[in-house]
Amino acid sequence: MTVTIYDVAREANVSMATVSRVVNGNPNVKPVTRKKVLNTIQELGYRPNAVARGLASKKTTTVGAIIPDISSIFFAELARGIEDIATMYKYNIILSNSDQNKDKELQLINAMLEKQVDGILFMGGDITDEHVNQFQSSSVPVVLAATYDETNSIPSVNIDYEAAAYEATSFLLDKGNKKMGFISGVDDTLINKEKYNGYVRAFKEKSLSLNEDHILTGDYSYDSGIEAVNQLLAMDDVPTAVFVASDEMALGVIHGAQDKGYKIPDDIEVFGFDNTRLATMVRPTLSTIVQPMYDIGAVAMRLLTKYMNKEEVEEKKVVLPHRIVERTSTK
Amino acid sequence: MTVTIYDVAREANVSMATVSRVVNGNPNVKPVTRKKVLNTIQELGYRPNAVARGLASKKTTTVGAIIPDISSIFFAELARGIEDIATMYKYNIILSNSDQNKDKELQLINAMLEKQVDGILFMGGDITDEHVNQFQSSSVPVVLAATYDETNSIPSVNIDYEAAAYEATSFLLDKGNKKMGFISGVDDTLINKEKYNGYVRAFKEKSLSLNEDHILTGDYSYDSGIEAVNQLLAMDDVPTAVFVASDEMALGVIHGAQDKGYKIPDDIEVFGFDNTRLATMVRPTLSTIVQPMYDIGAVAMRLLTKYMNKEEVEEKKVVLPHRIVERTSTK
DNA sequence: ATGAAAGCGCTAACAA
DNA sequence: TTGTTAGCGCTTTCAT
Repeated sequence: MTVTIYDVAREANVSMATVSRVVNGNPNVKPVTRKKVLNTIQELGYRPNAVARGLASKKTTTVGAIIPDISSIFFAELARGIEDIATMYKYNIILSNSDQNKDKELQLINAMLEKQVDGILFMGGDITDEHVNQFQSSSVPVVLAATYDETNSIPSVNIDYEAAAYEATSFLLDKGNKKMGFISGVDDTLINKEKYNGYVRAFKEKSLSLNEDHILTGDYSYDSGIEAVNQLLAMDDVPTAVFVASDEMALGVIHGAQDKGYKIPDDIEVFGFDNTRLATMVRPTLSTIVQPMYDIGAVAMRLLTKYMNKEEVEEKKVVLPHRIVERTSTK
Repeated sequence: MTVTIYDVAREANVSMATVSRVVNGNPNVKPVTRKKVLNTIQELGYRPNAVARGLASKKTTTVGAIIPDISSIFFAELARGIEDIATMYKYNIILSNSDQNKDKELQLINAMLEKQVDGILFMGGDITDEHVNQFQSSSVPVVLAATYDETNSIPSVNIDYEAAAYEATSFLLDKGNKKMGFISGVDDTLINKEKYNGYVRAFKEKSLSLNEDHILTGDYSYDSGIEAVNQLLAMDDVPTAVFVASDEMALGVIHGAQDKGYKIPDDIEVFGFDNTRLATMVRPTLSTIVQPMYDIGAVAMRLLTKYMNKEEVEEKKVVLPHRIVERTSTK
């Protein structure tokens, strides 16, 4: 029923090896033969079976991507970068959501390995020894995107979160804000710790004292931003500036404050992180750290292709540049 | 090097058939044998090769998903619904972006067919004959999600766009708005035409005359919303209410109007479409049509599993309910 | 430039 | 309950 390479060979009076050659663009085929084969491929409507090819060649030209949540604006943008470069290099992506759940992550890695992916792109919280073990239980290359690996044993693409947080905090401090708040993300991830470190360093270097009470935790969501700012506003000494670990939470902070009658940035300056599309979809528009999500995904995928081709890789830990974009949520 | 089913069989002193049975949970295995096999699987670190299995069984337990743009909030949410149900039924998803480009779509369908996916989930603009042909060039089931198929030849999951637009328009009209605007999406897609039809019908049923000049077109983006509202505001008779074909554009409309000093909803009422998370991430919050994106994805995937299992399907064209949610962008 | 043939690792009859 | 065997559709030496 389905037409195979063998059918084509028979119809074209050549061997299946020859058909395979023309399908794969092998130059060792006489032009006339090639044409003949191409014709009967057309006639029969032959479509190569990638599964059979994968079994024979031990290459599937598909890579696995493990992502916390594709419906998050941040990761969706990252995924787009991955996908575009993957397409460029003729790879397909098997995409799965992990919700940053470690067991799920481990299980997904295994499932992708079973499917014989040629490589894995991993986005998540932290990389534990178990992750590393799981990765090494097969020899396919792995690249981390926007994900921290404390041991530095796995190639990765990130920005310098500590420096970014430091700069954002300094920016706010330099404007004369004495009382500052920080809405951090879920606090047990390394990336979040880096942001915290940067925040602290800015105070330290300016010999300013930092109020730990003004450091709150959210889950990166809009609602948690509203919640956090409400807590801040209920305090005796309301901060005049807030650095927020994600844009979406920052929107929550802005609206939460506005809903209580505070003026942004006059009463409170708000600074975000990521520069997702949300940053300009709010009034006042959000000053934030530009983290090139799309590029992180794209570079990570590109890096992975190099590993998959066994090319020489100059730097295994890529740190992409970040910068501050000043908009109207800060003075 | 890689351990195969054969290695396990040898080590466990059974045939590969038995190992296969154990791996696939076939009950016809003596518990003792099963245990023995399971043990040596553990010892050897055997991992089943899904590609080989796919070749032998002609099932890959992966489905292809063709989506216009994963970085769009709307589609990302849809994709999450698809993914969750796919996981539930042990399927993996090969995800690709089409940018609604027909050639790309056709090519992606082909690529997925080559990879022997067990089914295809398609999201896009319209379904042309070429699409249908391409789909039928293989016998794998296809389900459309949030995508219009004029011929109704392919199973699909949608809401009633015409009715939704009709209700939104009526809602605004019933409030006494005489001059209304409509910011539509790219106008050559069927879904968009449905929305237009609903808009028109609302006027007709109320015997109100509709001003075609107040119907503008955007590309669903925030910026195009700003642009469109600026055009509206430049007119002699500025409308007092605007129905916008997507939430993101609606945010643009709100901010564009606010930036020019208009009060929402006092001067202009704004009504969106989709009820993406954006709808509550703006001030005033957006009244909109609730389109259950996640559910559309989930239901579409569920439907696809039925077709893949050759189960009986009661309704091939699923129309999910929609509703209006009134927030503060309308009076 | 072309063909023959041996797998790739597994499933699924069919036997036993 | 277990084993034998013939493919699944292709790639890839190795000959010719």
